[in-house]
Amino acid sequence: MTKEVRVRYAPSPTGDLHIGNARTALFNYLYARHFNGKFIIRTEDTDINRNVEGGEESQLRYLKWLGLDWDEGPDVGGEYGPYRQMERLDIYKKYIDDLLERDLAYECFMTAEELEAEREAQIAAGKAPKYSGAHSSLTEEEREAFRQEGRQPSIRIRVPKNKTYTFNDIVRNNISFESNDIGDWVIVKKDGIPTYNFAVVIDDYLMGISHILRGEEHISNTPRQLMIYDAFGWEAPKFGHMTLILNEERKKLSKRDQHVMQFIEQYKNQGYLPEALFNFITLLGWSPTGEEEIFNQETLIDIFDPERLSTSAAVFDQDKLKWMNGEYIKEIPQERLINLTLPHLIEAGVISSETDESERAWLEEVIALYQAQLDYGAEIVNLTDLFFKTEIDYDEAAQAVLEEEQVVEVLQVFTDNLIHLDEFTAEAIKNQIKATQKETKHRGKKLFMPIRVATTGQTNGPELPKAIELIGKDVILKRLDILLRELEA
RNA sequence: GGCCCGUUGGUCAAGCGGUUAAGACACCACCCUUUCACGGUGGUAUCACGGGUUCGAAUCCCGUACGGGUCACCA
Repeated sequence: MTKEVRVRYAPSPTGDLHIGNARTALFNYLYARHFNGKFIIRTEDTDINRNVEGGEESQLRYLKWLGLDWDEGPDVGGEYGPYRQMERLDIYKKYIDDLLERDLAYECFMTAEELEAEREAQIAAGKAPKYSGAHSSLTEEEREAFRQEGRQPSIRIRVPKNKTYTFNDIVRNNISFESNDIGDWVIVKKDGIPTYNFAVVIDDYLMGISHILRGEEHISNTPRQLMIYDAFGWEAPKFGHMTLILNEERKKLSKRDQHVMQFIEQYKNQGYLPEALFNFITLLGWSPTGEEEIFNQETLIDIFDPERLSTSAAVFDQDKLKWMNGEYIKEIPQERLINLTLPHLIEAGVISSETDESERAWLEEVIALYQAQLDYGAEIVNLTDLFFKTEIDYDEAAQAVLEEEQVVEVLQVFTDNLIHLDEFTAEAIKNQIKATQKETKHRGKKLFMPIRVATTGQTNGPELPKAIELIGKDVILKRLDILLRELEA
């Protein structure tokens, strides 16, 4: 029974691509590609109140940016279309009518208020809220009376009694639910649009979906969906429920959390690389066998093994993502580094969007100085701050260095050595540092730190002679002058 | 509250009856670099608790505690 592997990612166009959704998409993608199956995108837009303009387009754009591609979907079509649920309403209608005819589903005329009252009474009585079945056996006359009142029915499915629903989860093995714990639930809303739990089954079946990887929050939806498969005599696909991604408070990562960036777009805008994000997200709830952690997409597809999906929730560690992105940045060619960083300098207003050739060359050199330590593109703004102003501030560590006794002597000698320099190049500057060493007899930290701090304002930064060259003779001399005056005062 | 799922260092995690309980991030120290960064080496730190089963349990079973998910005419 080697059925074709067909998996899907089903975004609802209610907002931008979230980390959690991106992960779901990514694992389905890995699953499809690893097993040489098909990856399908289906838009689940049945909640017409929450859909947002451009939501689908945005979802797809960032999926693409992450490096995913799909075989079928709303934008590329396919033989199982349409791929938007709102375009499939007539398909669902057929199945709903069938259920109604077989009395497996029925119309419920209860209002939201009545339902709410029922629920509250149950909670007050210490019971779990569950639809009572009040309208489960209405006569045609009673139904007609409600219609006369102008009430719109929803349609509920009859949940079988005393039935245990068990499924073998890819991630967690056997999970089971008792049907008696579940009340007759709504498959078609008053507005005539099917609910998620119903439509998803029809679509997955019709689209030949073989495996469903989704978040753990869907575990309790599974028995409901199983009922639909049963009602039509269909074989259910294989489910796999992945762990949740948590915030620092160990709560499900919600879109409201302020302290963590939640959306793929935000990472893109901060100058993260898609392949780093792809790599990192893959390691969220899944782990490879060896000790290596940096993998390109091709390798991940190759080594992906659903057996290794983890069962416990993981806290989203932004620091580690930063580190991983830094690892990728170290490997990118100069041109890409520039493209990743330059826009941030422009946005910060430190450079203009039009630069002449020499300024451009200078910028590229400045940026290149930081490739080894840069974690993400936007970081370049703070890192290179000292290149874009004449006067600088000295941070706490810098102040401490300036209090050392040899500082004034070193800086004076160094200044004198620089003044007469015609060729202000890294090489020449290095020689003058050497000369300063000979003259003052200070070396190592005692020599370099005062110079570094005086010229850059920081105790750590890029390679010094080159940095001094790029800051430029005038600015350097000015900084030294101002500082020496202060120190002597 | 009912139902469901989970629990190895601060975080991600390997482990699937016998290990000195991998590795990574973060942190600290040292080395390299006449400074910095990169890199390298090392270090601190973990099996939630209680019972079983077993010669032997982080691994299997049962409780307890804790955490989370879900109980919508949202997906």
